[in-house]
Amino acid sequence: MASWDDMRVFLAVARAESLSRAAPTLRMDAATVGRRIARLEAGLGAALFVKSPQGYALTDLGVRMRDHAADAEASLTQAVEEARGDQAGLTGQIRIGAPDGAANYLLPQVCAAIAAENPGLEIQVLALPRVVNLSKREADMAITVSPPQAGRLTVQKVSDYRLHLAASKSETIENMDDLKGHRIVGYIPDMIFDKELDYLGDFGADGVQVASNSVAVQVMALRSGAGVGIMHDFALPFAPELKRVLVNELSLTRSFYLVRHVSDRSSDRLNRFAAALNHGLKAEISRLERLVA
Amino acid sequence: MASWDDMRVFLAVARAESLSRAAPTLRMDAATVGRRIARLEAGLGAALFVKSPQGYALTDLGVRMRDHAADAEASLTQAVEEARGDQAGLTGQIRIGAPDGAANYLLPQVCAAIAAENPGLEIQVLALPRVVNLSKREADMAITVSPPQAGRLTVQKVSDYRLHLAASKSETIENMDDLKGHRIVGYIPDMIFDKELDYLGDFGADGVQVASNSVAVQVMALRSGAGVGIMHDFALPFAPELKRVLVNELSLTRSFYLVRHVSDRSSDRLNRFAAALNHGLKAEISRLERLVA
DNA sequence: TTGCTGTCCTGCATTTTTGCAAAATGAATT
DNA sequence: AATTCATTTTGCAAAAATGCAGGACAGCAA
Repeated sequence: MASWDDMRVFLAVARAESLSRAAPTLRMDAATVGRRIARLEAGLGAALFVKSPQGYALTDLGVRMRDHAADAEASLTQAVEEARGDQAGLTGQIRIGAPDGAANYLLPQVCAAIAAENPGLEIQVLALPRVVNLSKREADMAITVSPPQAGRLTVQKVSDYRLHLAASKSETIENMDDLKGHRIVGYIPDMIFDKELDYLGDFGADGVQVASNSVAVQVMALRSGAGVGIMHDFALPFAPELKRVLVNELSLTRSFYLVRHVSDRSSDRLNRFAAALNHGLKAEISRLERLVA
Repeated sequence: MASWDDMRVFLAVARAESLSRAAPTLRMDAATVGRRIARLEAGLGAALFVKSPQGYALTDLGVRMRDHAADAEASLTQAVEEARGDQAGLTGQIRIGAPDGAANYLLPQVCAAIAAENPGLEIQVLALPRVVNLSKREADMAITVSPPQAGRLTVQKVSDYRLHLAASKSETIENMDDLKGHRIVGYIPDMIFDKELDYLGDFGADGVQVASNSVAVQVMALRSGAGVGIMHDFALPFAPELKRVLVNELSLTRSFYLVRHVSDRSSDRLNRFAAALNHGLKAEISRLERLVA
């Protein structure tokens, strides 16, 4: 094996299925990436990708090689973590994917606290309107609203959280009938990526008048009096113009899960971060929900 | 992990315990190797080696990292073997360590036959007057005269072989007493690296008059009439001036073993080569021993 | 001590690799 | 059928890595 680095770029291209998308993760130019793949294939005497202006698609052989390359990556990561483990405190870069409710109203505070305790640590919060693809290493770990179905992933429950109807304080809604006179704010129906998020469907709301794929946008809509919508309790302290309504009539409970790669289970560094994140999230949800109660 | 290649040179240096000795195996200049280790350590912020004019010795951390790097190497090797497996026939480079008796009189023919059937294959025979260190990857596999004691190695018995006293045809030795008048040719006593090679000790020879650490040199000595010595039956067909003597009075049997890394057990390529080598050696020993009988 | 041998380290010319910008490609859409 | 779009590929100048040769240093032997 002449160049291990060529395998590193191979793995990135195999995951991105494109030179141009792999390039930024490698911090290289796409041209360089292409040349190195060409060199690797020449050395192997076999084709790893079928190339087209639509991207690089793995061949049969390429798929098999990708798995071995991923194994190598895991070993190498463990190697550098041996070194990291020697210094006190967490260092390096950790990227965490999350649905935007958590990304907006929970993670900033929690991550700030963790970062403050670990000066060498760089935390990246990836707010995504869809489920994060950990297998492709889009992130080191992810917060989800339902435990993942498949894949080589470990999952642990973080905490329950509660949702209620909320509206601007200037509105008066005291019974279910009052709802008729208000517009509904919620998710864009066909962009609900997890059935746990289909709050309104649960009690058969007719339609959504103001919709967004982003919880943060929904909050802003509510604050400006756009109507009434289902809102996370933990988000309310950030929106003083809002109040919960019909708390007794309608109350939902959901859960956050922390999802990780199985192959990361032996990473002391990620274990420590996950523990801190788990603890921090629990505490922050609890703190915020007490504020609105 | 910025550069996988730096880990490759790290692994080489860790094995060689010296920049200058690692350099040729990496096909790089020692200066480059040193610079890359320096870069790796700087990136990690930790020392992997204690440096001295006696070489590079691993630190505690370095040892742990070496094991992970070796794991990565195994995965990467498997990756390229996926590709190799796709072409028919064996390709690439295989290095096999052997004691010099086998290296001189068995392996050349056997390897030539295997190489003839696999045009892309490059076989290197490493004749060593000591036991090969497979853990340090001095060779991909090794022929030994006794099964290895420790280490993560797999061993399979190849074949028995026989040894008898031999001397130039011009000498007359017909009973044990005739031996007294002849010089003994054998191993240099303190350079016997395996007790199985201490043929003469078995029947209490006084001393060795003409000695070498190399079986080939011993054969040349016998051919030029230097005396009498224990010789592999399979070597005799290459020395027409020699004849076996006292065949009934003295006869030894030893065995060859084929030793490999356990982590190579899943390498189809090495498995195929090992099978061919095993079969070839068995056949060649049998053929040669029939010639002298 | 003095020389000798093996190592690692440093300065400079050369080679290799890289990034950028432009051109080519091929599928999907107007 | 022409165009648009996001790709990959190619040409060339700049940057980085490399090899070589000379130097420094520690251990060892005469």
